[in-house]
Amino acid sequence: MNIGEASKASGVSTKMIRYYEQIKLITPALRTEASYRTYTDNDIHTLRFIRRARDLGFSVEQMKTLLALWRDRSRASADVKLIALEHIAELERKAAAIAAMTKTLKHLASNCHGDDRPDCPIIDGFAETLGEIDHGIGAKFGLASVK
Amino acid sequence: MNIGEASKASGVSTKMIRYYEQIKLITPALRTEASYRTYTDNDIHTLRFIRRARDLGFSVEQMKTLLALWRDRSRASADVKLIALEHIAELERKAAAIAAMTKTLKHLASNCHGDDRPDCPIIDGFAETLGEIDHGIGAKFGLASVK
DNA sequence: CTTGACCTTCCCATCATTGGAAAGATTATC
DNA sequence: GATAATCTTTCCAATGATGGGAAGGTCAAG
Repeated sequence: MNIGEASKASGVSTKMIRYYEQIKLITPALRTEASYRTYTDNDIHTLRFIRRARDLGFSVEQMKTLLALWRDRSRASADVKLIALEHIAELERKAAAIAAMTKTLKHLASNCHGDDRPDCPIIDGFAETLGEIDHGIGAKFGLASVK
Repeated sequence: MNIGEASKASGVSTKMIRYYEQIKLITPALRTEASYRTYTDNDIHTLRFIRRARDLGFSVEQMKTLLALWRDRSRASADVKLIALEHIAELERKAAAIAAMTKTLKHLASNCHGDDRPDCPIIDGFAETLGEIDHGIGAKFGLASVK
């Protein structure tokens, strides 16, 4: 299996497959005489695992750990669960930050008549020097990273 | 006012103030003879505006537009509201993606006893070739970008 | 006049991902 | 068998928003 087929079979782009190899998330693929990477069904299985973990928002670092745990048949399920729970906590943190932003914006938008007239509580809310906007959550939880 | 004071007064780091100047989000600051940037109260006002918008999750591109609308006293409030509503929609999209990830992970974790034994539904869920994990939302909504 | 706290510019790193260029390999078509 | 299309390879660069740090200039207090 060439890298293109492996990509289609796993849902991971060829670019990312090479990248994952480079950063040692996966072991280097075997090569043909012409240096083409070849993939076995087992490799595809690993790539799918990675794709699932990625879709659930795990970072490359976390995936490294998860892959190691996956391969280690004697590891304790508690080790896996811990990572999952930590990730859940992180997701909930981000969800809270997004919810706070949404709430503030909706509040501002609901008071904006949204017609031809220029006065607008939204932009006024941004500009006010008073502390009405609760951006504490965003700041505290590093919301800038929630792209 | 030097850049350090401006940073403290606005809550925007000196690094970011210089960056915002470089990418032309803000106009270049006046300079002293020794090339030190100086900031007026008006500049601080603008920086605070930026900080608020940033805390609400607006991108630099969106902030460029918002700043232009802020300065344009004759623009329609509808123009501002549209941007806000679009951003709200984007936030809700991300919230949905995060919620889907959280739900799946919680489901997997709840079935994992989390003790010394090796069998673990979480990691099995990642590895399964069947389609149990609903990563459709993550895929559809570009969840990889929700860092 | 020295010390420390500022400021300047410049370059690099992050994270996951995509894009492209240049060159070589393979496959399909004529 | 030649040619063209479609792979593949490596390498380099960009994204967005931010931080880190080096090397050197400036300023105020002691």
